[in-house]
Amino acid sequence: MESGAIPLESVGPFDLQATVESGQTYLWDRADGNMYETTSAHGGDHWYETVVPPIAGVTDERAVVRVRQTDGLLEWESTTDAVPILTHLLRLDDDLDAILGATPDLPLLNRAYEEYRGMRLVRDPPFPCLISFICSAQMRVSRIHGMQMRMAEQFGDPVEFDGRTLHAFPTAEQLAERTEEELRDLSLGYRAPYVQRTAEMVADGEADPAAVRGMEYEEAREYLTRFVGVGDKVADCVLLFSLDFLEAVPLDTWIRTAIADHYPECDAGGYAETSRAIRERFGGEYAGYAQTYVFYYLRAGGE
DNA sequence: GCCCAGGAAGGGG
DNA sequence: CCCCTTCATGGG
Repeated sequence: MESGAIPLESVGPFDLQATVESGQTYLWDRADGNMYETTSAHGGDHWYETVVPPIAGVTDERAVVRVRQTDGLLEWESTTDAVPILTHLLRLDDDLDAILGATPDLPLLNRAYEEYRGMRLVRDPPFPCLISFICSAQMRVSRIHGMQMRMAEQFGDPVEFDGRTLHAFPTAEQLAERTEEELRDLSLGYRAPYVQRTAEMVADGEADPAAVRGMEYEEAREYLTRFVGVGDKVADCVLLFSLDFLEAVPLDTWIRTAIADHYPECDAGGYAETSRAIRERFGGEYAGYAQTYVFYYLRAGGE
């Protein structure tokens, strides 16, 4: 086992708990088993862990990463050097101060950014992210997380680390081999056939979420809707939380409420038109950052 | 019991 | 193209 610590003065503002428990990613687990339950200010001091698939240019091998935030440090334990992996997954390479500087001066955005200062977007691996958000339809955050954990435990490879057995998220091939019935047994409900058929599409090489790299934003969103269970909203989540389209603004129930209450002129009827309007209102290039702060802020009870 | 949760598919107009 | 209904499941 390797271990180390990343000094946060080299990273800028960072809040691990807000980043991992804000409903962007469902692939991390809290070692104390209390995911989404107890919250504390700035960082949280809890250990989080995940099994990372090989990522080109980041890690050649599958890795286990465990991380916690203490004052001024991001402490980690891993099967390998976790610095490039954490930098990739938690977007430590984003210049958050510059992003805030490019964000329009709107009261709602100011309150949300103030409340969760340091929260980053995540950069999830594409296939697990795609499956996670197919599962997110009409479902609470904690239950989406439970579904991903059960799929990993039941269908993913076991990985030994520090005397315990963790589980990698299943590959497309592993999920495609499962039946709709087996997925329903994990309480996926009507999402079970969506997950199964999308996994088949990826496993068969019929389509690949990573194929959108280099596409123009709306073209990329349109591409992702070919997957079963993926409409405009889920496509935007995958673009934002996995594929580096920071301008993507997923129009979920919370952001639609925010539009109705704060920016009614942005409600242009259809998804594409409303998306363009709120994207422009939130500053364009980093509009997805603003959306994610607003989502977490409103869901936690802010106004 | 009722209502809701980071929606999407399938049908009809 | 837009509008409507249906689709599981668990927690409040």
